Amino acid sequence: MKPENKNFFQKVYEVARQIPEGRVTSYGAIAKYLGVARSARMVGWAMNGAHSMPEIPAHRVVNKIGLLTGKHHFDGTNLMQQLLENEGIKVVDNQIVDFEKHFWDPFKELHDH
DNA sequence: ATAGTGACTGTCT
DNA sequence: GAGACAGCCACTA
Repeated sequence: MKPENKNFFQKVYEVARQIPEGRVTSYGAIAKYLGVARSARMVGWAMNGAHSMPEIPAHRVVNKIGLLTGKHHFDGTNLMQQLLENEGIKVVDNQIVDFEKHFWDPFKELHDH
């Protein structure tokens, strides 16, 4: 494991941790923010490791169209949806309703500089 | 070392 | 507008 990969993980966690309650973002958005726009899959892979970290709301990270593609990685089949609904996000058929409305853009929010 | 797989996305048909 | 294809890169067998 290269040190850079570890740094990559750290960055992903750092961004994911800052997602406000009731907001969601996409793997691609995080990937782009980290400068690896074409490696959105790596973000999802990093999320897999985030399972050990309670501070990381992995359920707030979905694919670009607001589809809960990673719900199978949670304990329960509908745990991810439950968590989102608990934060006021409506989910129908594994898809977030009004996704754009709840979307949290790292560039817009963190864009500091 | 090769090949298959996947928490994705953009482009082409 | 939906489906197919291709990059992407780390992991596993």
